Amino acid sequence: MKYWIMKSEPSTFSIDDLKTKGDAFWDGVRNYQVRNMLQKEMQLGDKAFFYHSSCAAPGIVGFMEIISTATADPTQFDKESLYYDPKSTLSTPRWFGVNVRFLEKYKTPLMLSTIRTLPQLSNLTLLKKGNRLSITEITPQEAKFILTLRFS
DNA sequence: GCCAACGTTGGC
DNA sequence: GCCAACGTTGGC
Repeated sequence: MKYWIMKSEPSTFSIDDLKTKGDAFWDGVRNYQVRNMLQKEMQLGDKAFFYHSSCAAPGIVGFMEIISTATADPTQFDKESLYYDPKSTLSTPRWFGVNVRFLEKYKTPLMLSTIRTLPQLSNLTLLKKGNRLSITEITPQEAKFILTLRFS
């Protein structure tokens, strides 16, 4: 089983949205590197931390489970969608997403500013300068360390 | 295939 | 709103 960090802007889709829905299709991935990871490496039963980006207090706010392998992202075909891609066709979709299930919302987020201070997490791709990936893999050790922290 | 111009991400 | 850093586009 692999562990991931998945970013979302809370103004678009937040941990509270996921908590309310219970599960959701993770749409809007429009980066080839991330798409390839979704398709080739993400598996049923993987776990992921939900990260709020581009907001007042960026950080890890919850935990979720991957409950499907990658399928075509329907928003690429939807002209009304912000994620519409005219180069996608139904027979050869370019973009994919997975379904995720809410597991937990932390009472206190693990803020980016805190993550930066923790030596156990100093190798996260998330922290690397210039990182543009909205989904990154983290090691089981890093994941377990995060899970041992008390978010309260 | 090169690369300039442009667009996007995301922290601050 | 600023800006660094990166990805994408498209002319040549």
